[in-house]
Amino acid sequence: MTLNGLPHHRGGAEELARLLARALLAGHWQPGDAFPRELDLCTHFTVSRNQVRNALASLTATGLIERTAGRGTVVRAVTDWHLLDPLMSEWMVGLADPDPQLVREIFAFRYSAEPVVAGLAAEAAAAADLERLEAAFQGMTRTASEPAARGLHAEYDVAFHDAIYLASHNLVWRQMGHLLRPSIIALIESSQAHVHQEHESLDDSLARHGRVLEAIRRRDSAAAERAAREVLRRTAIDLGIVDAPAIPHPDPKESP
Amino acid sequence: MTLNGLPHHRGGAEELARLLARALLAGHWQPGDAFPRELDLCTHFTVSRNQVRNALASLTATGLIERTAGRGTVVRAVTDWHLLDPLMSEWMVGLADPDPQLVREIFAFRYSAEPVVAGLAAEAAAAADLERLEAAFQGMTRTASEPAARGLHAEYDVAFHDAIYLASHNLVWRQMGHLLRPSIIALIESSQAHVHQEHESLDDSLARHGRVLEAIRRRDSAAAERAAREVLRRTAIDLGIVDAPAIPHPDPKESP
DNA sequence: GCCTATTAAATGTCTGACATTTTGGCAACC
DNA sequence: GGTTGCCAAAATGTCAGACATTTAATAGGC
Repeated sequence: MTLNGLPHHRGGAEELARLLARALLAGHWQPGDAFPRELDLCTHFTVSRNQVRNALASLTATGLIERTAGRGTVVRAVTDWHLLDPLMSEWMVGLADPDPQLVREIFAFRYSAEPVVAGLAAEAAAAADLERLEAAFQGMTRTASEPAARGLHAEYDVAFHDAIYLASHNLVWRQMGHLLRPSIIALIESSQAHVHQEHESLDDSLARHGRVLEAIRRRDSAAAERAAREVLRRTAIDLGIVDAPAIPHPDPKESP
Repeated sequence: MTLNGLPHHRGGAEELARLLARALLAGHWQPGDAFPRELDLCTHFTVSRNQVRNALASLTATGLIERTAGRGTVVRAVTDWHLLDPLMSEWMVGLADPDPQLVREIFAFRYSAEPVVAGLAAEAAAAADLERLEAAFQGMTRTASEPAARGLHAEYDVAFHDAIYLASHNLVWRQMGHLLRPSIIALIESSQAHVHQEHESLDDSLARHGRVLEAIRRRDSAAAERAAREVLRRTAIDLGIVDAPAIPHPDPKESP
């Protein structure tokens, strides 16, 4: 691919990096393809070589491209991407059409991880964590009835999941919560768009969130784990990806 | 802290970054402290400002420091570190005396995550994955009897855990496996040092690894989960951190 | 006493030249 | 003819110096 399709920008290496990264994430180049040379980028975007080099350094750090002196810049395969790099999640927010396979992979990860985190939260949650969870849940409840407050509802939803990761009181899981934030937002918005949000689906989702909160408050680790799994299963249903191969079947223990 | 204690280096911004990062990881500065200025670093290490800026850019990307024009560079708190950044794990290998609290946090994470991954592996493992696991396990078995092959034994041990993450067939968990590699190595070596590796402990550890492999081969997800938890519990015992508050009690379902 | 202009000090940016690495071609040699 | 060696082109990497911008402290005027 050439640079012809890419929009211009206001300035700053960060924004240039974001621009190029999103083009790469959208699959505009194939793995192994040659990436434009520094000077071409300079002329196309009318920025200094400095800015270009800084931007490309970010792309290199996240494993999106590989640069070697004399040979040039080539784009790397998905398996080489550093999906857990904060820059990467930043670049993913509001991505128009992310690779559906990638979305499934990330959701499958969440599906396996978040129940465990909810279990940890049930064991480690302090008063402040419970307050945060409660506030988010009450916000979701308040905004559930009014269709006008859909955006606000989504925010409370994200806050709820974030609060679960925070309540685990583990440094690594907290990081993970941060990183998953964009994916969670995207999934919520996407599920809001797919299903037409009849009361049925929304009430069900709300109830499932409530059972997670309840279990954590009771400090019932196993119940929190099950309840969190149920929340994600609801999301999977709304997205219509519940049968995707990347997602393990819901609960093997219930049907041996 | 000043720069007086830091050793010199052969050259290259990467190595400079590694040097400074390890000093930061070892806690030579307190959060909020001022970090040396660019020009001071230039004179002390006799490198160009370019190299220094590149090195500091890496430290900024991993959340170790924060830089603002005019104000200077300050070191950030542990909670701001990007523990899941590949650079970070690279810098952690062979760290002399890592913060014990940090070690506990990472181990607690592994303790909650790895059983789930083993469960996924039981569901998703292909022939090649089983071969990898088998090869690693047989290597561990072969090298278990000879005390001279301790280093080799550790390598096979790491390969075994790596193979579990690979067998999950999930992009994110695979990344995680890569990132945890240094921590796993450190833990294995540390546990080898702590306990004097009587036959008893080693045989027990080997047997527990074997049960994981067995369960994955049987495609028994629940059993793999339990077995992986047992492996980690053995490690925790050998390290003497089994009673640390950051580690959840082994299996809440067994004592409700 | 408060507000403002100045200054100093730090990081950020630009530019041009040069260094290094890789690749490919061309020519000489066996 | 095939191999080797060398040179040139093209790409990224590095350097040095000047300059811009931001921030905080400080001195001065009212």
